[in-house]
Amino acid sequence: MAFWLFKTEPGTFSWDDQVRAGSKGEQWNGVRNALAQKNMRAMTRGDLGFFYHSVNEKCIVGVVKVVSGFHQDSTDPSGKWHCVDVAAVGPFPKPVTLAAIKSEPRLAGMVLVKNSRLSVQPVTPEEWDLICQMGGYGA
DNA sequence: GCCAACGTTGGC
DNA sequence: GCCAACGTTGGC
Repeated sequence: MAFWLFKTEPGTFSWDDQVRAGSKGEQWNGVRNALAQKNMRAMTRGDLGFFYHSVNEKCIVGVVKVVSGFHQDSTDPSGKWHCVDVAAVGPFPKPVTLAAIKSEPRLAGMVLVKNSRLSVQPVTPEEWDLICQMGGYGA
């Protein structure tokens, strides 16, 4: 079991869209970055991820689950790019903002802080637990 | 194969 | 809206 973080612009694909996709999920397509592709390739069904809204909101709003293996991105005519399917699991009672993450010393090493431009990122179990606590999620 | 130029992304 | 950081592209 591994943990990830998926970044999206709410104007393009928001948490509400993800919820609307239901338990079957939706392709996390449109990723055109080699490192993000590599991260998705490393995912397996059942992995969990944070759902992060960039731009105006800049906060983690919920948890998603990987519901497929790494497969062809149907929106890519060249067939070069792949993606996984993700489904909404549940919202954060209290969204965790980027500012909150940056002010937490234990999260200073997070990829989100160090490389904010990467759209699909790995999250360590320690980071996962801490952010879930901060968001009032689970437990 | 290397390096510079350019475009895009995202935080502020 | 601006600026900095990063990735990608193209010329050499």
